[in-house]
Amino acid sequence: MPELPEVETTMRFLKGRLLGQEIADIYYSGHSLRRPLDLAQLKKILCGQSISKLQRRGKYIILSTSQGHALIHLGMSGRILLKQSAQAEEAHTHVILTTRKDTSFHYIDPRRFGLVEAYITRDPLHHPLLRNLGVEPLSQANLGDYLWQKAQKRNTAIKTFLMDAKIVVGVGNIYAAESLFRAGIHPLRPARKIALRRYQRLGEAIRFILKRSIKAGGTSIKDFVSGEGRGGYYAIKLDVYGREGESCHKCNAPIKQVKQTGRSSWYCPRCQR
DNA sequence: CAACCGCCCTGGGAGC
DNA sequence: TGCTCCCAGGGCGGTT
Repeated sequence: MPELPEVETTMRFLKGRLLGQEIADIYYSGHSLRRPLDLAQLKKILCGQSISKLQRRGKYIILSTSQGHALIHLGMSGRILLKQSAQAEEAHTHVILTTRKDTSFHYIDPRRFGLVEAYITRDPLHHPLLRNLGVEPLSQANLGDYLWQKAQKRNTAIKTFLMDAKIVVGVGNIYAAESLFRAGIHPLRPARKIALRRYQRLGEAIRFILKRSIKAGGTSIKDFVSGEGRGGYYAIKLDVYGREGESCHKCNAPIKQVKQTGRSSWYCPRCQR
């Protein structure tokens, strides 16, 4: 599933290709995504307008025109491909934005957990789904200090805490597991029972993991967006995620799997405390 | 407010 | 081979 590095990689690619382009027409499959899509509203905001800004907030991509904004989320299984054809060529193509040139933006999402939604606000970050989001891990200086401070009243497990988008965005199941391994912290440990120094190590681990994945995604960005390649976490070696029973890359102990609020977590019982 | 649960959805893999 | 069942998971809305 697309995590922050994949969304960042996609956004950078789109920026290079769509900024300043005028949207001519929009196709919509008619299937509800996370919520129903208001095609008339989307056309009103985008058609006949040129894309004046592209940005990312958490795992959301925001396209702006002089008329308003379009919020895009890739959900679990979403992809954005730029194609020459304005026809839906792949199964589960739900939205196509056609430009005046021979570039069409294809939004493809088999599981339809994603979102495409037009809205009008003065500041694009004021959308209700965006305005209560936590910090950007790559922009926040002293991420560890911030996390420690937010954790003081939280009894919940650190893994669950890290995945709370009201605290910090862009840390999904894979990167939460990988960051905790790198920081040597057990995923079940209560958030408030971790010392500041360990949070500082965790903050650096999160930033390292995300940056490395963006870099890996960037090296294969062309392939990733054309849908043939594998960017982000596909391109890097995972230490714990999905590795139950396999041996730890640091100490050779078998990796364990546990369920936390319905989600799987993987960790090394010897390296993580 | 904190914590958790159920739900949205389809593809892929396991088991029979 | 084909069927059924379960799992993957972000994020939201509702409940305790």
